[in-house]
Amino acid sequence: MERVIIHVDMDYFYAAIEERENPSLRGKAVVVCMYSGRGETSGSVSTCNYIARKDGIHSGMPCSRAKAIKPDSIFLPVRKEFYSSVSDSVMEILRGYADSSELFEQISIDEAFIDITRTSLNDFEQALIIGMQMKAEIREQAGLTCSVGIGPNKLIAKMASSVRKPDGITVIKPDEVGNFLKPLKLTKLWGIGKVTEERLQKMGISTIEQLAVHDAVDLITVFGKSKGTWLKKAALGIDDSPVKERGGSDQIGRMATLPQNTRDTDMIFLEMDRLVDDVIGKVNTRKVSYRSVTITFITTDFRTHTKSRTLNHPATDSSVLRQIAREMITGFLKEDTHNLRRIGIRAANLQKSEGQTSLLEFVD
DNA sequence: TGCACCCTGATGTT
DNA sequence: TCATGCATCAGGGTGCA
Repeated sequence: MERVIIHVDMDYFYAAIEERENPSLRGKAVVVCMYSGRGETSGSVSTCNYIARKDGIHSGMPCSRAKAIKPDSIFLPVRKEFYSSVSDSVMEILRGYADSSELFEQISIDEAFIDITRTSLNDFEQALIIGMQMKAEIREQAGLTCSVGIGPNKLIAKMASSVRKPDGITVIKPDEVGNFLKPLKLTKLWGIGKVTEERLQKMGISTIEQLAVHDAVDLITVFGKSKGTWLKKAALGIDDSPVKERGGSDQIGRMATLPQNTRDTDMIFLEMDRLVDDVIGKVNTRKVSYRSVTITFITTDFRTHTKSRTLNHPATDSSVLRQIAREMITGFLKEDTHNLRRIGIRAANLQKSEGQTSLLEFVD
């Protein structure tokens, strides 16, 4: 049976929350920044409202550049925890529309898929009405707007929600999928970024339409079986992946920019200890244990290096994480002569923890 | 030889 | 010119039955 999937994307989420909290910001360019702590403007734009976007400011852009483009913008630091709490209440509203609790999938702080095949009676006109109800409820309860896409699968629903932004709604019925995809640029296909686009262009493919008719074997030869197959199917609008509740990610990580480029272990350890505490906080909140640890190093030449280690047994405490992190930092500094710019730590292979485990059990 | 697991860098997105 | 923070994936390596 054909499915009916809704994708909801909150409009310029962080900046919209700031506007909601402080209505005097309305009508002004609002830019929410992740500051690195180096100097006043070092950092990148997390998100910004549409007034700022009109002038070319976008997420990922250096804050200093955003400031140069539009100096009278309101620059605010991210308040991630607060936005998360707002996200929880919005997701609760959306979850209520799913056919069942398993048919709801939150994919990020401000996006979710909802399978409404049954509630909509498999009818896209009915789905449109449900989508409008969702938007109205979010506006009333949370004071925020969102953009909605409706399609026969997650891929199409996700892409449909980008058609009319902000505060829009777009329905792509199964028989409209081909015409919907045809004129779009490759990077509009969810999952294709700059790198994949360039590789496809080298093969003479520059539109989704060309990708859809390209020989699948050729794509597999270049991209490998998994990605090659995916590219072909995605270009045809085919996506069988189910909407399903995510049991939390399989890893918990934190990264930070060091106050200055350095090889000084005292400074690096100090920053790493903060990251370790953050990660362990999340590990404990989720009541999970970790079995592998990865440390990320970004050197001054902007290259990324990782070192990882898998434990014999799952762990839950910070001392294990801290000790491993220090060992790996020391090891990396012996291998690489560059200064470090940023560091990160990630606990992975998460599993439901069964009580605390002491450090002694991990001494190999 | 086949499989499972591990390590690492690439990728996408924000 | 300046360049955050995060999760996920795939390829290659390694050890074992």
